[in-house]
Amino acid sequence: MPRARQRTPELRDRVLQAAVELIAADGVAGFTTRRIAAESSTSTPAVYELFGDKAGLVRAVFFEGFRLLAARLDELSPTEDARADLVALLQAFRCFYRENPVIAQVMFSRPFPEFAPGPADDDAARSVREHFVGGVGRAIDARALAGDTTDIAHVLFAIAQGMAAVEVAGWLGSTGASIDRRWNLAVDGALNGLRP
Amino acid sequence: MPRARQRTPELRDRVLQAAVELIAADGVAGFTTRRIAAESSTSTPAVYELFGDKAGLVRAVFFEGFRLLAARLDELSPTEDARADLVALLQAFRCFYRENPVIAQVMFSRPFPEFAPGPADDDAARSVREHFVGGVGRAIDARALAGDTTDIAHVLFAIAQGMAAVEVAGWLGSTGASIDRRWNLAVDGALNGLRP
DNA sequence: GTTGTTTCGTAACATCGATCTGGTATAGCG
DNA sequence: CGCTATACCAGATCGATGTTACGAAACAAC
Repeated sequence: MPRARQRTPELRDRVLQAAVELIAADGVAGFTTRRIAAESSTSTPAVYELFGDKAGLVRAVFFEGFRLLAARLDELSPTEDARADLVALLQAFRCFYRENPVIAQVMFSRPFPEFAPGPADDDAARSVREHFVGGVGRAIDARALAGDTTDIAHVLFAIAQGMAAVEVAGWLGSTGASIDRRWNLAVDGALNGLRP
Repeated sequence: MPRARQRTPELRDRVLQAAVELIAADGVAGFTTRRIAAESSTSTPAVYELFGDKAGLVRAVFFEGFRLLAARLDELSPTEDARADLVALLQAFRCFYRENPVIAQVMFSRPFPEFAPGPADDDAARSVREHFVGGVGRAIDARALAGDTTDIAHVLFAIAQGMAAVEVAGWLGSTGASIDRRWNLAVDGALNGLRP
């Protein structure tokens, strides 16, 4: 009886893709529901029906960011050198942060006052967390690290996030060489300090 | 000839204090020029004349935050134990972040799309940077650390910022004991890993 | 008291998030 | 084939916010 639906999950995907591209290109400032609706060739009410409110749209970008990061980390495969695997994991994290600075900001900072991830959104980071816990666990098994797996994973993640945030903010140094040197220093220092 | 000025530096201070208190109490969401003007018993044009635009107001909070943090770090006085002094520095940084989470967010994240600190604002953090460089320099002199002073200072600051941000976000653990344990692990691990 | 200059606050404008409503397209039925 | 009923969508709309223009007000000089 009625006409065919347009506000389908397919439209949701298209809007989400447009939102991701728009925020990656124009930053947080130009991220308005109107522009996203126009970019998706739909209307604002459609965006609101699909995502609830703007916070829901930001939350969707937040989840999509973790999906992208997890896909990136999934490309890594463990080798015999558990410590080198951890270094590669942190490098991949850094690369993601540099290539998607605005999305990383949505994931780890809170650039929109209307959306702050709560405990209900913790599952978004599960895959990323598992990568860290898995890598640390293998390093402990290989006697490259010593201590509680979860504790060390939390610390390494926090260090990576802090280094990446400071780098993207432009506070880690002015030349690429100094920035790389400080990244290596942080990674080597942390891994050495957590050795048995 | 004209009537007495009201939009003086004193009013600027009062507005800034109201802005700091308002953002600390109500968070980023309720931070509007109208509310701040009302809270300061003045008008919105006064706020705009004193601060230019909302970004200028946020920038003023940004600078005030670094002033508060520097005052906090100034209370620390070096002892003979350079390594313990560094631990105390990181502890003080963490305390400031926990006691002023929203202001710290303004300083280190970018919760307002309209204001992102640029190279011209780097001086705001100068005093804080000097505390880190000074503490690291003394630790190197005392043979508690080895390496380039500036590099290590940058790394320790990034680690502290990352740990504090993750803690305030609620991602460092659910119990106070686990959070403290991971902070100690990060600090001890980093300092041990950067030893001679 | 009048004039002139400077200052101040009200009120308006543009934009954004969010919603209401009139118009529309489609399927079923006479 | 035409009509109707119904679910749906896009433009108009509302409150709020950042920002600014403009008229009112205050004070000194004459």
